[in-house]
This record gives sequence, structure tokens and C-alpha cells, in this order.
Amino acid sequence: MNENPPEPTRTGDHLLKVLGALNNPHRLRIVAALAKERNYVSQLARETGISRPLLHMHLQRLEAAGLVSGTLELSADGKAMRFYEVAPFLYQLTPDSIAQAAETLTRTGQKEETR
Amino acid sequence: MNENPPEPTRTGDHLLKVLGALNNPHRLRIVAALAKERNYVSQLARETGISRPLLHMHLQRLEAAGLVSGTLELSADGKAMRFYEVAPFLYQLTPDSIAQAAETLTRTGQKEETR
DNA sequence: GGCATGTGTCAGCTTTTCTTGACCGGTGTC
DNA sequence: GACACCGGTCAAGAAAAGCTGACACATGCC
Repeated sequence: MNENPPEPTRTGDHLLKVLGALNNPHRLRIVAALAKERNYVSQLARETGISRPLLHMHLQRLEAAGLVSGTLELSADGKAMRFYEVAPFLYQLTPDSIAQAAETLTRTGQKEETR
Repeated sequence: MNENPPEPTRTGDHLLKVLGALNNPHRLRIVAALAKERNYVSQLARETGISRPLLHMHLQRLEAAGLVSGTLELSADGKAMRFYEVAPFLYQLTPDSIAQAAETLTRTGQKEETR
């Protein structure tokens, strides 16, 4: 009788999160950059030309959708660096897959708590 | 030879349009409803519980992305009705496909004319 | 004339998203 | 002490998206 599943449900609501995470040119480029090689925040900011605060927000959005994942590591000289890499995701967008996902939509269009 | 393709490019910019079109619970439900059967605006508004002006806006967004298409028809009693149906689309979202699409992105994040 | 149905559009508001420029903390080297 | 680099967060504004209530047009039926 567990009413709230421990996993992110992987259906309508989750699909919306993914779509929202990818619906931005900057975030597409971030995913593209991380698909080629894992990178840490400051370096990624330089390469993409995005400011640190902004990049941080975008990475949060991508990570919340499960598209990328970050790990805090220590470099040789003792600096704390957060490395990000893409998750091996795969989503198919077709009328049928959307019709199926729409059945498990809980949101009417209003916000909802992530946790 | 031909530097500017006559079609909507079908790449980064177009993918963004599709993602933006699907990034909304109402629009997912609209696509789902139209996937089951074609329908006209007022009837669709009743079934989905969306107001006419709002539904009109959502349909425009979906049609602009090429996910649905509308046709103006005349009913038996002479009423002009706009019927919508889904287009048979298929989009794969993977890190690689996104990396590929990101290369053809023209937008930095700013708006651009549709034509 | 009413009323019902269908279509579309407009102004104006609320909410969300995006973005920037500060700040804060830390470590290490000169 | 400077400065470099790394990390993060905050407030506040600008821009985009979402939504509503009018209003317009049309037709057909009582």
C-alpha cells in the first residue's frame, strides 16, 4: 500500500519534466557538450559562453529530469570540482507514445512539489 | 547550391519548436485526444475542458511545430468547422541525436522570425 | 426577433522562465 | 597579504508563456 512510488514515475509527469528540460537552446548545447565529454562547471561555462549562475540553473533542470548527473570530485591540487556527464537516456515521441503518457498525467497545468 | 532550404530545416531549430510544443500538459492531452480521433475545435474544447481561446492558442503552437494539422470543412447544416488531426511524427531523443541537432542551432536563446 | 451552434481575435492580467550582477565560502600559489 | 582557481546562492529585473473574459463574425432553428 505504498501510495507514492519511490521512483520518478517514468510516465506523463516525467515526460513533461524531460520535455521542459530540453526545451531551451542553452540546455540542448549543454547536453551536446556533455555527450562528447564529461566536464566540470567552470570549464563548461567557458566553452559554452554561459555565465556560472545561469549554467548552474540549467544543470539543475537537466539533472532534475535525469538527463545528466553531477559528481563532486577533488582535483590533484585539492580543488573541489563538480563533474557532469550525460545519462544514457532514450525517449520516443510519437502520437501513440504521447497518448499513452497523457493518461498518467496528474497535473492540470499547475505546479507541484518535486518532493 | 541551395543555401537556404525551403523547408523548416528539420534540425536544431525545428526540434526546439517541437519540444516547446509538447512541453505542456494541455497540449499533451490535445495530441492524445487527436491521436484517437480527429475532432473540431469546440467539441475538443468540451472534451478536454479547455476554453476556446486557450485551446486555439495551443492548437496554433502544435500546428506551427507540424504535430497537428487543421482543415476547414462544412458540416451538413452549413456550419464551418475546423477539424484537427495528428501528423504521423516520430522523434528520437538521445544524447547523440541532441548533440547532432545542437550543431544546427541558430538561436542563442533569443527570438527569431518564423518567416 | 430570439436562441442555439460553429468560427476567430483582442487586450490585459498572472505566472513561469530566463538572465544578470552581486555576494559568500573554499583551496592553492606568488 | 595579494591573486588565481574551484564551488554555490541570492535578489531583482526582463522576457516569454499561459490564461481569461470579452467581443466579433457566420449559420440554422423556433
